[in-house]
Amino acid sequence: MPEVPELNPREREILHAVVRNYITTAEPVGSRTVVKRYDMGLSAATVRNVMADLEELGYLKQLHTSSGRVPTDMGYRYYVSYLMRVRDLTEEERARINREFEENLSDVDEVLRQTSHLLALISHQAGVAELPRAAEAVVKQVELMAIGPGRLAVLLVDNFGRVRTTTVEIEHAPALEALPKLSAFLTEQLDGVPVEEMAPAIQRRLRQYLDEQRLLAEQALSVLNMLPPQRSATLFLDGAEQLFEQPEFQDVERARKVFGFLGEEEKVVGLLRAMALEKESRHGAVFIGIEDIDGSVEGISVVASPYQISGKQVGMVGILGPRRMPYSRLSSLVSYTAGMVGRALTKLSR
Amino acid sequence: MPEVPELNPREREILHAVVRNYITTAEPVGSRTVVKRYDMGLSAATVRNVMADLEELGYLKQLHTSSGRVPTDMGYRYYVSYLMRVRDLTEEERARINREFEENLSDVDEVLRQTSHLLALISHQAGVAELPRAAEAVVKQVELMAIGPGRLAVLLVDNFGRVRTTTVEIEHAPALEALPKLSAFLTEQLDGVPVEEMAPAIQRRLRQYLDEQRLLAEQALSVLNMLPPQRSATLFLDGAEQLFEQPEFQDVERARKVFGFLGEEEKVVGLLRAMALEKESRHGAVFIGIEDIDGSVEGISVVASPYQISGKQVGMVGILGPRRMPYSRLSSLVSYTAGMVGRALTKLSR
DNA sequence: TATTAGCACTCCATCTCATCGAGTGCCAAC
DNA sequence: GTTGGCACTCGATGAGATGGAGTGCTAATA
Repeated sequence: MPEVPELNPREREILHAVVRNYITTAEPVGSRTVVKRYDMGLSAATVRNVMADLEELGYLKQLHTSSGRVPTDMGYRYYVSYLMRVRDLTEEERARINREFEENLSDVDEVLRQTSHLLALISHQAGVAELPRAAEAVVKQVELMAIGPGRLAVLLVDNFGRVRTTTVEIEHAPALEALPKLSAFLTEQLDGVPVEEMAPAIQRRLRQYLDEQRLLAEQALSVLNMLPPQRSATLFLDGAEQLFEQPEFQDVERARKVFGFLGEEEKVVGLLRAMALEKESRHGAVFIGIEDIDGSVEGISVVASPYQISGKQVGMVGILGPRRMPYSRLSSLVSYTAGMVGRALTKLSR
Repeated sequence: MPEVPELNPREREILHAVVRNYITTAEPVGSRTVVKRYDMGLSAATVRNVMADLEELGYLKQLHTSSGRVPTDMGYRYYVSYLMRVRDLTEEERARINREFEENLSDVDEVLRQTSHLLALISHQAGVAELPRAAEAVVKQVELMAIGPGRLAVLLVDNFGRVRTTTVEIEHAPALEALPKLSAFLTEQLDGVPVEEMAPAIQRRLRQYLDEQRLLAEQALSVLNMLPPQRSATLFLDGAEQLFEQPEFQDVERARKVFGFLGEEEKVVGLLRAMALEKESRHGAVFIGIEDIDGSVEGISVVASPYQISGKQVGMVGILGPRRMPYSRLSSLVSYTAGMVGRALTKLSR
């Protein structure tokens, strides 16, 4: 049992009861409810006193004088850090997840799309899966192919085994026979270069070759110049509409804000990144985000876990929902899933 | 002016006024409002009589006795068919759309993604853009590339110039040198075959070659067998969260249904297809969907127009929103955009 | 000294009732 | 055929009244 700052056992027990009850019922919790449902050998009056203390300490609050108590953000944090007992996945749940990961593992994007879908499905919240961080991706292979008059397909494989395809229109298309050589040349030149800096960084390098291998380098340059800015997805999100089921999003104004936020990919990714940076977590590699990262995100929580490719953390998968989420179930769901994702993607990387 | 079933000029004028007013204000329209805002030389009492007639005929309805009138679905249909005057795009709007279509035209998916975004942005509703119908797509080119030990990238170009990339894991990977030959072989064998029937239909054909070109055919078969079922996107949707702004979606229950619907890609595509099948439209190629296709979609309308690639209709682009939409503006927006999409994609096709 | 029973109090949720006003339907007059 | 006038309807709004869940506090109890 971890060290327990500040609260004595009885306070902890009652806080635990309040949070659990609130998570399942979404109703403010009164002292009578606590003694009835979680019978500890105490009277309602005693519980009231303790609850008043917990309120004073900032773990609980009332919506108005003389309503029951609901957890504050601090209360939730204490709960997830010191009180919550992680509930293991059932054999059934585990089997179901395994099944999903058995099929169709050949494509990085597909694995993560399915992961977000799976998380949403099981949790009844919004599921997210971040793609391997572009900042960590380096080029491994470049292939050019003619796919029409003046059109080239550019296929880019990174160290995560992720394949991006773009097409470019190019005026002075290289000769058909030159493409394999050109591909090999680009692969050689770009191998190990971060994907994000590919175009700018490599231009300098290629210019050096203008003398030696004039034609190749010129053609390589012209292809790179035509490459549209990579606007590929950075995460998959699924099941957002399930949040409508939650009583906290019955208020249209709030629902709107949440959906606006979820629609902005960069913001969601930012949130996940911020969590990934946290030093440690009491629940292994599962991070539970309670505080508001951004003023506009008010009232949304995250349960997320990083996945590793070849031992390196490169992205997060997780669940987004209201504060009042069954963290004890979700944390094991997320951590197990993250493990499966890591294994699947490591197989695809090189 | 088109033939005008059933209604006399005065009725038409008043129906027109009611619909226009309701579209902008979202408030039930009373007789006084009509005479004040759209002064026709009539008294409120006369207008009342006409409105009562229009209600009897089914074009208007009251939310309760003695509220103002709102249009029925039949009223909206009459409005879009016979009353609405299409409002041309302003020079500014047109310029803005043109600008979007000038850049980055090299990728089919990208064109349509941007289209959905553009439509959402300008209309403040949800924008949709269907990808060229897979049923019409035939294979034009197949390319295989080794991208790792036992991994192949399969690149598929269709007659619309759309490029799909998948990766497969394959146990007995063909030799590196064999890939170009294998690609050429697959291209030759699959050229013109509908993309959707590719795998099953071609298997038979390839078996014939098992004798003559045993190795090639065997390898081609093994690659095809490993191809995961194509689950590529069929449409792009953008700006759905803007629907929250509309007063008709302040009701959470309704908002939920709409979002649920929009989340089901197949249903949205089905809706667009159903519209595309309609015989004719008074507004050129713009179809305005008023009736409920599906019980669950209640209260949602569509303004959509097909786009053509090389003269053939292969998909729709459009706008989804509440019944009460400014159809007169949106129809020209949609039709102009559809034209631009068609031109851009025709350039990419072959 | 910690716990408990009891009681007064607070505040929300719910209901009822009255009022107001926008809008209608209808009739009689033009 | 059109219009002014008038009675009527009905939702929206706000002001009590009521009930109940839950609290805080105090005095009694172990």
